[in-house]
Amino acid sequence: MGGSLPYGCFCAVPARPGEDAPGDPFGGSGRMGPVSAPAPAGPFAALPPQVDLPAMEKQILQRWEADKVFARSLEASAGKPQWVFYEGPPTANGRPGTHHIEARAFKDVFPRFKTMQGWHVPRRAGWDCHGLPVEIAVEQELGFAGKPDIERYGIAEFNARCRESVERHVDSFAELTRRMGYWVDMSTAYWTMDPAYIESVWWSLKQIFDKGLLVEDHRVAPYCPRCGTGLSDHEVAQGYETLTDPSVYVRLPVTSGEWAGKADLLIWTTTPWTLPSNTAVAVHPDVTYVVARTDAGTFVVAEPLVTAVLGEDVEILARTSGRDWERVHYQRPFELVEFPEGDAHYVVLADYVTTDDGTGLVHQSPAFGAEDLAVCRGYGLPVVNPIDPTGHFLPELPLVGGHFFKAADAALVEDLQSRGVLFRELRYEHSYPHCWRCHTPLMYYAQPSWYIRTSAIKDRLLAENEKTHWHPENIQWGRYGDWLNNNVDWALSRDRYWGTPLPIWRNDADPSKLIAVGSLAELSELTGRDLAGLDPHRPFIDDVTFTRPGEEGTYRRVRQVIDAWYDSGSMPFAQWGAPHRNKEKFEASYPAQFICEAIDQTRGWFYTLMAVGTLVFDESSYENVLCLGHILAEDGRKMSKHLGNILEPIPLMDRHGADAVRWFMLAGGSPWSARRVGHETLSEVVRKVLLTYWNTASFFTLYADTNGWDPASTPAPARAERPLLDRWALATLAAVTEDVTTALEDFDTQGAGRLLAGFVDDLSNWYVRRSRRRFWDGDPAALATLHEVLDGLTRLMAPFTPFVTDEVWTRAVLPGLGGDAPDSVHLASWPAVDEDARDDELVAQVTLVRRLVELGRSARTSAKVRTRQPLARAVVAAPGWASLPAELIAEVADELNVLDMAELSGADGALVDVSLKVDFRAVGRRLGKQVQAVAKAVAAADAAELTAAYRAGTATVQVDGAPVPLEDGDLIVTETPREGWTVASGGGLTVALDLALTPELERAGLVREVVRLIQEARKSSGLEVSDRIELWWTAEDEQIRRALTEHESQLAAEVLATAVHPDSEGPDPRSATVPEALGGRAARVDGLPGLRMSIARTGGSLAGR
RNA sequence: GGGCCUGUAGCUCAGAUGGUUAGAGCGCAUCCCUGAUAAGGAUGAGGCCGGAGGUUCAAGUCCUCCCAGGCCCA
Repeated sequence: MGGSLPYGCFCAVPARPGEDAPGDPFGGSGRMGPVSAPAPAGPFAALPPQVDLPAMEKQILQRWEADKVFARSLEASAGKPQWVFYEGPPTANGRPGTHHIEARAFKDVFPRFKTMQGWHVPRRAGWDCHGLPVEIAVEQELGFAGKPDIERYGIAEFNARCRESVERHVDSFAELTRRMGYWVDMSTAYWTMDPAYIESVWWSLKQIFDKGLLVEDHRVAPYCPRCGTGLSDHEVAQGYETLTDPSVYVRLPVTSGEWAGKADLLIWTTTPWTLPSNTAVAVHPDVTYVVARTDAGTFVVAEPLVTAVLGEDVEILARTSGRDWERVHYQRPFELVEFPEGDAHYVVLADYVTTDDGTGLVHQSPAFGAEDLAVCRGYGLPVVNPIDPTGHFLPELPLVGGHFFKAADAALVEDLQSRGVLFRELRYEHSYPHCWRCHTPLMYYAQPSWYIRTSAIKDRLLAENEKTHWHPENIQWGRYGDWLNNNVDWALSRDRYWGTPLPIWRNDADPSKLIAVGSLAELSELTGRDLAGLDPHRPFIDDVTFTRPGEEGTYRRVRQVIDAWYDSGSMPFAQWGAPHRNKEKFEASYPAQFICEAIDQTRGWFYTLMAVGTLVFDESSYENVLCLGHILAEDGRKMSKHLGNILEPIPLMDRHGADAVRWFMLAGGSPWSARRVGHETLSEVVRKVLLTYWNTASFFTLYADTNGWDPASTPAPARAERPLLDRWALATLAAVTEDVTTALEDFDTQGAGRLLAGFVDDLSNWYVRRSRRRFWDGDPAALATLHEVLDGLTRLMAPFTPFVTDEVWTRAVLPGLGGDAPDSVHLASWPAVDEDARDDELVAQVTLVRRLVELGRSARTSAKVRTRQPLARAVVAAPGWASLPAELIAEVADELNVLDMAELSGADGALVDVSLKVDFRAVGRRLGKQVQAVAKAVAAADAAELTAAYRAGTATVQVDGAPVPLEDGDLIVTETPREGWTVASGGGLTVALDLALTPELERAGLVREVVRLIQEARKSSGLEVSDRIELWWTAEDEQIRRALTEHESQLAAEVLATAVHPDSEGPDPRSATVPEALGGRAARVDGLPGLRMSIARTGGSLAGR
């Protein structure tokens, strides 16, 4: 090669096709050099590098609908094994929020994944229609204050409004569902208000009734006075709010026995409104109580609480067990309420009394406490209730008549105070149950209710839970297991209107005679009328009565409707109308393989689904359950109107794209924990993942198009014959395919997302960047490799980001596949792991290469030598270097722009410092606690000597006077050159660069600088990548002149110059002299001192571009 | 009061089976690279990995207790 200089990658690149015989581009005549012929048209059209993702998504939505892609994906899998998914119906009340996208993204991604894997995954939407939330919304619309308003308005009309409200809200859910690309069949959606659905629910209730598990009972239960209905425990569970109540200590003078007139019982309560109905005071039989004298009086309190309640300054007058106080009478706190004839207001014994707080004496008001009721019943005490079902004190009461129960506290406390029976009042902050819908504080209130005896099947529920796969696992025996273990009977009935009517008819002559009805057909039989067309809702069903031959009395329906949670828990069979209809379909799809909701459903749908399934079929209805954390606003708080931090879902998707929002939900942070969603986070997803992926596809199509590449006519070399980088990309794809599949099988979208994002980054920023020149050249191996990788990657990403992947599929993948390939990625199969492509060694080697490149760049930075300046050589110390293929070593040299690479350990020992460190993992595993002594000995040893011995395999260190041999892998050797080099090392690797510059190297660097300037000018003046140019230059600096002259052919090749005109000013782009023939495009290029250049497009040389 | 979750850089979060220089992104500063990219890379500032004990040759990682926040329940 004579005196010519090597240039690293710069000149190592072969000339482009058509330019390997450049003729005489230096003639100064300006005549055009040869150019390549226009490429034949291939099947690919270039995708634009810029893309408006939300706009693209809308087009794709239209295409999916026009081409019926979802329906075809179901048809295509018909007859294959079923993977059953149950849609938990959203309550069709209120508009959907951004958090609804979360669960719906998960409900979409796994069915898509399983479908691609070859399962048949029917997906049927559902809407939860009944319940208090709907009633409340309608009440608000109508300006109602409570049940009397509804009764006046008419139940039929009211329920019609409820139905209309549900239909209205379903539309907005449907819109969200469509926009986010959640594939679920809404045309066959189940509605819990449909008569067929209700009949199924009835059927199941009849099964439960027949088993004796559906019973009426009078119990104290949480009750919302505003809504006028009892709440089930899982409803109460949703409504705790913190509030501050008065907490009062009240003195009740003893009126019988030894201490009559001499001491006061001291009680403590946070519900002063229950004091007017005080009926008794409970003490624990086995706790010691004392009579204690203080300045304020003489009191009876539990001994462990004396100091806490009365202070240090007390005199104990007596000490006795709680048992001894039984039936001692006292003066009740208020005389407001009439008590029936008979004994009351004395001390009773109860085991549930504790000495954790209060006084150890517990005020009893049986109408308002479940335990109070049980205890007082035991003594035959009356149940006195001065509060009406709307939560107000009866109007005729003095002092508090007509007051709302909680609002009466102040007046009652004041009255106690004025009479001197208030011992102490404190503000007490605690969480208190509120109505989860209207936020009214609940009362515990004695009322008749229908219950399902779930506590009777608790063991069965625990056993079913044992079989269930929970994600995350800790829910199973944590939050959910606790709930099951503390199971109480399901308070099923509601004294409301818009709900599934409880299908029980009672004989009005003998209330013990009950009939449960399982269908309209049964009801028709009982009444002798055809009721098949009856709307089973109230009030129509209430009018249906019947008599039975030989029985007195008429059967009338009990008035209650049921908890809407029971409706949704019945969906496995009720969605089919089973067993009255579609019995086989139901049986074929029970239980479900997969359900998913947010964590608030633990005691909601997750429970009711399992409970109904176990009650009716003795088997839970789901196998795998995903339990998601909540989505929070950017400020880390719940989104709420009140805080003004709401992100509306549709505008959010219209701004960033549904794919971005989906990706965030699936892979941004752990799905199990609460996550903050915001614009910043989403635009990062767009930039880092979606656009990088898109641009890789766009890059591919650009060169597939430019080169007219057609895999059918341009066979690529066999994979094993392709360049290492191609094989690396394919090997990485194979590994990623396997790992992503494993992650999704385990419902781990976060892990899968991390793998995919990492691969997208590797592909774009290593494979494509390193391979660009081969794409410019239309190398079939490179094009085929990238096409194959995009194919696999697009399939892997399709369940996550269904929009952009389908666009890439149809435009960058499909044109290169055979004729029978599906026209949507969502009809394609899940990729199999290409075992032949697997090459873990190569993957590890490329990882090493990239580490070395990083270190080399770091070394350049610290020496302030820019990358465009070629350097003579780099030396490397790295385990595994020796076995690195020359092709990969060339990669490092190219990236670092060095002409030569050598191994440091081969260098002269005098130039190198060595340091040694023990690999603790290796040595620790073998030698255990000796490892520290070995490390010390290694540090103390002469590093050079020990290294030599270590490399020879004979290294030994002395520990406690005994020799310990070191094995291969025990030490990490770090070598560092001493002088005249710039060095970077880390993780046992070292890269050193020779900084000595020769004039030749400097000139090579200058040329590269010039190339960059021209490329920038090409880009900024709007030239296409394949446009050819002419170049004019003048330079004052001798080095630059010489550099440009010396390297003219390389320069011309790099910038696609068909002609170079030294010492010539060229056309002035600002003047009118730029010939039309040059396409009107010309640009000045300024940069290096004293160098002036102009470029202009070579006229008429290329068709089209 | 009980159960569960969380606590790692200014912010958002990674950190299998314990292994000795704790990482990434965003933001900031200074550079570099760029024929696809809204990208990419390097360097710097920024960490008693919530705290205290313990187990271990070795703890961000395992155990116990405590603190703070969140959720769920009494």
